[in-house]
Amino acid sequence: MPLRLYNTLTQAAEPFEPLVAGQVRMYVCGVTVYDLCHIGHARMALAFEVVRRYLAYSGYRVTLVRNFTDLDDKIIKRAAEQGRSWSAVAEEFTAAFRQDLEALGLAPADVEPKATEHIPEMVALIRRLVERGLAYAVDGDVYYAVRRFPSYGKLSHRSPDELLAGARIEVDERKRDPLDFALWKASKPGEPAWDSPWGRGRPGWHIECSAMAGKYLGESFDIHAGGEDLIFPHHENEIAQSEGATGRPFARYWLHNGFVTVNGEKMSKSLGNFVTIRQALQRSSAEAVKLLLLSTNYRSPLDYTEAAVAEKARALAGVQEFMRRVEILAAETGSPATAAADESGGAGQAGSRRPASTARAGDRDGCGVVSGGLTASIPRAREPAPVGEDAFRDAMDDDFNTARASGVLFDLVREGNRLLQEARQPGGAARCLPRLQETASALRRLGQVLALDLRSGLTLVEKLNGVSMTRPVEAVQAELARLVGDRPADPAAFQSRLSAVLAELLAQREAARRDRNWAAADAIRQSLAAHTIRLDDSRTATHAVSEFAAERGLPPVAVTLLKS
RNA sequence: GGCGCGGUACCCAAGGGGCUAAGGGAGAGGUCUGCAAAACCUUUAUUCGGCGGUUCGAGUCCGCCCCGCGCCUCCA
Repeated sequence: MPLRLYNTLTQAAEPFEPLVAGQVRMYVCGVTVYDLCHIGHARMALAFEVVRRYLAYSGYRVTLVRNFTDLDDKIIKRAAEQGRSWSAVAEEFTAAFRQDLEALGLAPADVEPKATEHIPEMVALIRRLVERGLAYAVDGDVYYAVRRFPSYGKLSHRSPDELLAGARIEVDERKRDPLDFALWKASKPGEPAWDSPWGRGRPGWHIECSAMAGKYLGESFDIHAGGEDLIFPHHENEIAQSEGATGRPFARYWLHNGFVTVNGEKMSKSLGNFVTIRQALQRSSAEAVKLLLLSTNYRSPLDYTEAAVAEKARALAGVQEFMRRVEILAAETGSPATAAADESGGAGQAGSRRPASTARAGDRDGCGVVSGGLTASIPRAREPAPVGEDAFRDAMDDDFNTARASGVLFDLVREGNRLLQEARQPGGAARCLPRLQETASALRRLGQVLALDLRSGLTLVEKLNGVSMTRPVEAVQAELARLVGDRPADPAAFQSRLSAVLAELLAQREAARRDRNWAAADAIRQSLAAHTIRLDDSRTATHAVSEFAAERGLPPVAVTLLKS
């Protein structure tokens, strides 16, 4: 089944056909950098990152451009309030957005152009619109003559007359039509200003995306995306500008994500329900936040609550537990740790790959178009599809149905857990391990397509066959408390010391259990549980698995004691 | 007023004319276990906001109604 995606332009799901075979060019409207970004921005970034990743998985070479609006009334206003320069404000929140994306484990776009670095391109585009009779200058301002562009309204599916009917537009005598919008604005004193044929001024909001999309992706490209609030006027105006200037179709598919509400209400500062990405990540893991954002169709509204994220965290814990068990089983049976080695890395590493900038804009192909760099690190679809993967593709081919796709992942986990039970039978481990590792590998791979890091979180599985006990259990417990008391300066040293301590405790407990001294054994279990280290007895071994909360900054540790 | 979206179990949510209505969370019972945890099995919607209609057949299409929401103004 071919990929179908819902196109706002046609209001229908359409088969996806790129303009150039094998290559996808997409532009996402990014953020205006006047404040910290909230989970609505995170949803936007994630939704289209998943689009990018699924297209790459499907074999396309994808180029993603996502701009920063670093020139805007809100930035100027914020700067004035804080007594800072507007550029300082823009730089601060540009950096903050990049940090937030990295914390979420989302990769930078291939090109992340800034409005302020493309003023000449915007001026050239406005000049072209004036020459073609689609724009007119008045007192140092330039306006787009909406009525001169016949298909104005085709994206938002409203005619200019309809738009006018219910509109609350302030009357500006200098505009020929109330719907005309500014391409260039004469700057007031103290505002940023650039020279132009119409005097010193600054660009209107919409022109930057037309200019930058055209520069990096060409006059016509495949996908243009953004939040649903951008449909009108921003994207409508982009179409008028770009198609008016070039006479050629602008973007082919228009994708728009739905809003995030908080406790059922749209986020707003006045309501005090504005949740920044930082706040969300303080309370929950990035993977749980992302799983919640992916649990409904990207076009539908999504309610963000602490309880909902917590539910996703519990769901995710089951997946991670399965991954751990496969790794532990591999360690028990002495199999090579293929599970950890079969991929270069999870989604979580993508974010730290490298910063994007317009200066280092990647390769250019023959037609002056920047081509994608991330694409190479995303796993490709395999033919024929491994078990379970065809269902994943069916879901994703259906307008990126991430809710159904994540259901496929949970189905894989359940099947894997059944196999794990079978593996407990005598001789079962060796028989089941290859299939288990395949399942774990599929989960990691498909998780990456959804920008989810489904690795087990285990960095160390220690395997013991016997440990000498040289000190009393109280001394070992005291060292354990010391170790986990603080955020460690050296995580690797912490892990090796902690695993040694755990090994001692496991050995002491195993000795107690052999003596049927259940009280002593349970006391050790409880002392570990107090530090969120869980013990897990199986027929052949005992496992200690750390479950440190993310905010404590302790690296995960797992120790396996084999019964001899 | 105009344009558009949604109402599916206790909660979230997929499914958009015909195989037993995905999946997650929560609850209940069971298996396994010295204890425990996890996991697995069973179970929780003869029914998809209400009423009509089309059809051999309707959560699924049409009409009306009720409820909730978004956009039309800066907003992801």
